[in-house]
Amino acid sequence: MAHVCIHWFRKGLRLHDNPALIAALKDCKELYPVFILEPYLHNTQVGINRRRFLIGALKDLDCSLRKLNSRLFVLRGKPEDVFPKLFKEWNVTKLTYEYDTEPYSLNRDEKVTSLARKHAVEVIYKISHTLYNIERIMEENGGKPPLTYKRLQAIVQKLGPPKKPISAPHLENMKDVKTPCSKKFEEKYGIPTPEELGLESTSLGEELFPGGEQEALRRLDEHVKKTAWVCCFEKPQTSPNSLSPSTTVLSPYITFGCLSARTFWWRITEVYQGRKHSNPPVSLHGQLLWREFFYTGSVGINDFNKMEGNPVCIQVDWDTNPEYLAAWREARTGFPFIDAIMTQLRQEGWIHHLARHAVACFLTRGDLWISWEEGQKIFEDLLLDGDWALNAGNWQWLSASAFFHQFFRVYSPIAFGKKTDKNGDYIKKYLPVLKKFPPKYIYEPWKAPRSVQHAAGCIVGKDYPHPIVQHEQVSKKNIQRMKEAYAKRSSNSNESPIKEQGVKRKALSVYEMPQKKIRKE
DNA sequence: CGCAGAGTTGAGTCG
DNA sequence: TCGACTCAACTCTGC
Repeated sequence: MAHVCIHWFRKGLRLHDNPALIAALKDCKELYPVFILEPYLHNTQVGINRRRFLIGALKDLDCSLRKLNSRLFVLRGKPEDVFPKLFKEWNVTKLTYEYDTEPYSLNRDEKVTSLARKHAVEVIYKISHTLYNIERIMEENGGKPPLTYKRLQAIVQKLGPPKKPISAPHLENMKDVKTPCSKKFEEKYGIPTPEELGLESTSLGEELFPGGEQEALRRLDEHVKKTAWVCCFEKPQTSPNSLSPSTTVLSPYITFGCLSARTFWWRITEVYQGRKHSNPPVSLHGQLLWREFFYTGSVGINDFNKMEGNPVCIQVDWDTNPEYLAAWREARTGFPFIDAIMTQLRQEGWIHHLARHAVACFLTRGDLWISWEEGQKIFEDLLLDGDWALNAGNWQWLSASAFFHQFFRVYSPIAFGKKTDKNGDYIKKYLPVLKKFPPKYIYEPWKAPRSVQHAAGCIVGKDYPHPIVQHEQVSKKNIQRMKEAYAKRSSNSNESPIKEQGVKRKALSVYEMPQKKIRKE
């Protein structure tokens, strides 16, 4: 029996390594490639750079589908409202999509699946967003997510390398498949315009990282060609403040699924073949395993994007301080390194991983003592590669709330950037108001004598803000506050309900708490 | 159970 | 310029 099939693109905006799309083409007479602009995911709350990236990715996808005599149908609305109409109108018999582990997506997909069942539509989903089936990683670890990278490494060692990516469909795959569409469809299901996504009136910077699978594969090729660079890659050795990115900037493409993580993995493997190379956690493979690490945490740990209710997260008495938060968000903390990073983030939608460390530490445990959840929201808005699991996981890491516990290691908003950019060229690029400051004062302009400030044409307190905190003092105080938060956790876990239930354990270790949650479900 | 060692990416000082 | 050491001190793992 030939099917009428919808392949639903959500993430996974690509044709290569798309097993759900291939499944759609099996015994298929009519294929409808669909993307739904969801009010929750694609409204104006999401940053302008992300929306522009999405348009690029959809255009590219449509273009590739047209080469296969198909096209992309973009619909508007809630999936649970949209699908029943489509099922009826198109006489759909099969729905395929890529599995997505985010709580919002799981909930949505469950609703859509039950609607499909009511319409006698067969549903097929495939895992291709992550290297592995995340559930398998947890199974291999006794049903709980690994809390250390080492453990994850041991697990994936047992699982073997990730699956090899599969090819994009060719014209031969499409020879019995039609995508019915009339002129009317063109108007109804077109790619969103910048105006539709509210970008027309906004001042957008240069598009440094255009969305789309073709651009992703081009970018991948470009980096994979540099054999020595790939083999020597060590993340901590790359610079957070180089004038052009010191890493691949493939992350936005992986987030949107323009690039398959498994394709990236195996292309790196090809380069490594027979050569000496770096290893996880610092290598390029290692970076993809970090992604897997946080994905596993996000699946196995309840309330992963929150402090309260999150069993692995240290409970901290963060301050509510809208002024500080706004200063951080709007790049006016008075610390040029921090403000330059936040400017790059807002303008370009991407900052280096270590730059994220610097600003995240500054917002939370280092200086401003503001909850990592606030930072998480702002990153989600501004980062092209804002990924639910990675954003939550990394914010917990940086704020020493989970996974990382050496809270006494604090980044200096002055010293850290100097290591890789003594002259402050990065600061000058993103904060032109400071461009005439001599290197001696570029990281701490408030220390420059009045004459130097005059010569630079920038008076601190007038043209550029005074630092909002005194880092030396406030960071010391904050280390003590972290110490108290950690001490409180140890005593709290001694009072855990497990003990009351008569289990002979003095404490429920953090490691065991997620397991308990999972079993309850 | 207790303890040693490790932990992608700290800063500052000294030689 | 770079490595070793100190600062003060966390959790998780593995033995």
